[in-house]
Amino acid sequence: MPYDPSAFPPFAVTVDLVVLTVRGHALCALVVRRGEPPYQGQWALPGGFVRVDEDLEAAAARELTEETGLQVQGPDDPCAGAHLEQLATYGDPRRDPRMRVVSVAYLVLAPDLPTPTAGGDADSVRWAPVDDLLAADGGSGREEEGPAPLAFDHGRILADGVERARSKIEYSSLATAFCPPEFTVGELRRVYEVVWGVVLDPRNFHRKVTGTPGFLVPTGGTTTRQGGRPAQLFRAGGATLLNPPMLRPEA
Amino acid sequence: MPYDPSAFPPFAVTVDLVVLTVRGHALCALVVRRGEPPYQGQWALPGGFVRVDEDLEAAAARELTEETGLQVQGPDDPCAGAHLEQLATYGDPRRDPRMRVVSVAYLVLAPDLPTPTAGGDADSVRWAPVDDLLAADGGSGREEEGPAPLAFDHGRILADGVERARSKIEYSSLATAFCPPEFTVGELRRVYEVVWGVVLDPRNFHRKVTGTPGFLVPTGGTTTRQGGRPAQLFRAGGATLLNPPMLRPEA
DNA sequence: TCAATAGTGTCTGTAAGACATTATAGC
DNA sequence: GCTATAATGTCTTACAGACACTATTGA
Repeated sequence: MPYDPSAFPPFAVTVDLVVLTVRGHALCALVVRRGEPPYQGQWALPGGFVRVDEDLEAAAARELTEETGLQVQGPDDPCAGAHLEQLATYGDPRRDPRMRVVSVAYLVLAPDLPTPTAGGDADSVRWAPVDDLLAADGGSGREEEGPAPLAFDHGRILADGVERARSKIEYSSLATAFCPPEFTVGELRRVYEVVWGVVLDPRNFHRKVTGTPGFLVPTGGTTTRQGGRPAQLFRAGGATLLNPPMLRPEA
Repeated sequence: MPYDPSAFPPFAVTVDLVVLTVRGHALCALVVRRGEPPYQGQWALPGGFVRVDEDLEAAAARELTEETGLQVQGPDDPCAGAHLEQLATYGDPRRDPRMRVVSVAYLVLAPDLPTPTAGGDADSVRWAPVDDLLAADGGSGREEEGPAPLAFDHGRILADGVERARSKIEYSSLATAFCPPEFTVGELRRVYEVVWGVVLDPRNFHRKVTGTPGFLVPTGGTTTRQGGRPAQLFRAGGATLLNPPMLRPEA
């Protein structure tokens, strides 16, 4: 059996990052402009090679910090930092024209942030609405003036990441990962509305999330940053699985 | 940037299979005995190297057929064959003592079958209850006469696969993948009971599954193979997502 | 006859969805 | 005053869970 290092084919292993955030009224993903062939000049997901003695998740966290300055959420402090989880692995032999590359994709959920700095190169990194990015991939037959699709198979990876996020906020408290450490019920509702692309009843939503044990913990403070009557501030509770779940309205 | 083939470290890429079935009153996984070091003589998940020009999923399907004779479910004929889906990827630098191996794990759900033949070697492959396999891993401090844990990090991979199966039959019709092409409501209920380790009310279960559109399609036939009154035979309907979902009773 | 499983019906509590009302800020 | 958002309450309907009952086989 082939355990001689020269007996098996050479693979390159990379990590790709689907970094999502809620900005304004759109779910946005972080994309970087490719500076070299192939797909030179096109947008792609951030990512890079896994190092020899590096765990896959450590590689993803390192690339995230290198390209965005974001820190990954530690086990001690669940308030600060971004959520990171493995998404899926993509290994089609022809996904990279140069060689055999197996890419482990990670999903990152982050609060809205100032524009990221890609190691000082501000022109080569941006937040883009996922609807725009996916329309370029899915739209059959190149409409006029449509945005260019993402490089490699990154359009599919992004679509998988968005679908994961959409379904996971149903039965887990992950939606709070899109919010700042302290947030209001209205801000959390806007996260659900933007990620799902629906409009939710504010009254039923409030009753539901405040009635789910362990989801939200009141901090005692209030804010008027949304205008109107001051709203209570909350932080994420310890619960990770929501019971009962938030149910996404069907189309 | 390092796209020179000699510039990145050499990785081996393998697939590992978590093959689950329901046998009698236990959820069982397929394990093979290792014939060589490391972990010689211990049980491990089936798997092997990905070939140079082979897609990851194709490698998983090939290993499945080679080690069990099982065919993967094709898109044309959803009745026969096993369900195959990607589970997760494991790449800790020290998970294999010989070299850096990144393993893409796949989850296979299969109906109960005659004992598999591992390329003719019947002594080196068997179905084992997952509770036994996981007790060996989780049980702290080596009890007397406890079964040996699985090789490598296969105990954790198996645990992840079992948890995926347990949660996925809640909101999808995947439980039918554990059943033969034609099955009764009672047989499907036993699948849920064994996978979840609970007892379900037969009357509520019957009302629920027959009332979920697209889940079950009556074939017109009946069977008395379970004893008692003849039961209607069904096959899996086209629905993949169950709405409303089956809810797992909480502990 | 009994024992087994299949299938249907009824009741109750919980919760989701629709919608009214009051509360508290800035203007 | 008006308008914005926050927060609580009421009503109806749907469904999960509990349990009673009938149906059809084999021993």
